Amino acid sequence: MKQHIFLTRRPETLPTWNAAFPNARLMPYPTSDSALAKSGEAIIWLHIAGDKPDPALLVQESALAAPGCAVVVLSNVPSDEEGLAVLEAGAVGYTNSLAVPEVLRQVAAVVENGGLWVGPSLMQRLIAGMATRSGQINNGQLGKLSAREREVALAVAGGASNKEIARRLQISERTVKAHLTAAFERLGVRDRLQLSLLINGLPSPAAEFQKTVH
Amino acid sequence: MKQHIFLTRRPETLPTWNAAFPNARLMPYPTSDSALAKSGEAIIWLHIAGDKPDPALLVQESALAAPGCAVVVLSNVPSDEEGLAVLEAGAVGYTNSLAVPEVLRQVAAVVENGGLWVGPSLMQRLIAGMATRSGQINNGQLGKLSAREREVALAVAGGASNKEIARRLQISERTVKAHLTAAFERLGVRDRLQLSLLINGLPSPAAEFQKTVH
DNA sequence: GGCCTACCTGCCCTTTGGTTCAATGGCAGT
DNA sequence: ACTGCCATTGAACCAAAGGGCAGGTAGGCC
Repeated sequence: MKQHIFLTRRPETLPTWNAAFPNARLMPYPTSDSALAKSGEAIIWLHIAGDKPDPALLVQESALAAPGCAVVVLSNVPSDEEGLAVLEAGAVGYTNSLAVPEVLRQVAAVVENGGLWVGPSLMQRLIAGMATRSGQINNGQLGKLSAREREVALAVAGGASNKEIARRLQISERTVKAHLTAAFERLGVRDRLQLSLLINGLPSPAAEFQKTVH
Repeated sequence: MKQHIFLTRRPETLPTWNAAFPNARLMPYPTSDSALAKSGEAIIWLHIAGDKPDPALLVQESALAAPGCAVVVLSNVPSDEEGLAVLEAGAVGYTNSLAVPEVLRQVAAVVENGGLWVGPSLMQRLIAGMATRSGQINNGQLGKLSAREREVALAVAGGASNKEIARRLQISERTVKAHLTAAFERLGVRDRLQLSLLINGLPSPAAEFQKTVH
């Protein structure tokens, strides 16, 4: 059972958090990085109220201050856009700050197992948006990769950086590079950009360019 | 605690299911609709082995036979495409049929709370695919760039390195970088990979649309 | 037991990519 | 003549990507 740290601007709010995790630590925000850094393995619950500071930035700062910790965002006014932003920034969970304790524990269990938690609403949108063009992904190529390599390769094909991938998969950046190097080798490409083109099934590399210079 | 009903063609398989839910009911598949109908509130675990019958259809049949019940799909050979298909068809969960009891209970808990469960791999793809598109629905795209910037951007979108572009356009590598920096700025992307995705029309449905009308 | 593969990571290095702070010259419009 | 945009480039710099070497775990197979 990991430790739970709630970062918030209003420490007095939301007794539901304590109901969910009696042994949770409540820290005012902003917090000194050092305080977070030595907290070890923990789940950071980042409470965002307004959009004054960019939520995505807050996530990245928190992740930076507490390396190895999963960051879950609690929003007062959840929206799909905000959820998308924080998840892209490396958060592994996004939910309503008023969620009942049961749901909070649920989220905690999921992220502890290396999962990602998003609400039903956002999830539906993700699925709907993806379904329309899922056929374009090149799977013959992906079959050549191991499970982990495939995960990394797909993230790269989506435009993610090594750091982001490491954060999402809870592995070191070095390991991401290792998987990528293996993927490049197996698929016969030289870098992440060509990997992206291959996976996304796009016209042969440099074809567009050739047209412009012929 | 809801009831758990496992639908499978091979009732003898997978003791892990019973380990996860000792009080589960195992029903051979296909099942008479009536038997399912009177089961009341339950979670239907639909075990699919091959792709002989369309998994998506099976989900819809099950959902029809047992109204109000959540349907979770267990696949012997999980793939992102299959997952996408069954989730679209109305399933609220998709995971490996060999998943350990802990994960199964995890899934059950999530769907009982009205959540949707997808595996990390598929989730990764959903996020990666969706994330980059948040921001630019306005695709003036290449039109926003100067002639030279467009040339360089297209070359990058095709997978070329700065050095290659410099050589083929007969300019210095430094100039290539200058054009690229300008292009990133104008298109609102952060690096060459995202530029590639944007230009190639992957990030946004709107981009696809623009391409088809012009 | 060895052997293989997948997976994970450290340290350290080179290469590439990207930016900052400049400068120069052409070319069009007012 | 002045202003603005564009193309071009250098030097220097920092960050990201990629890979070599070395090591660790864990599981499957013979």
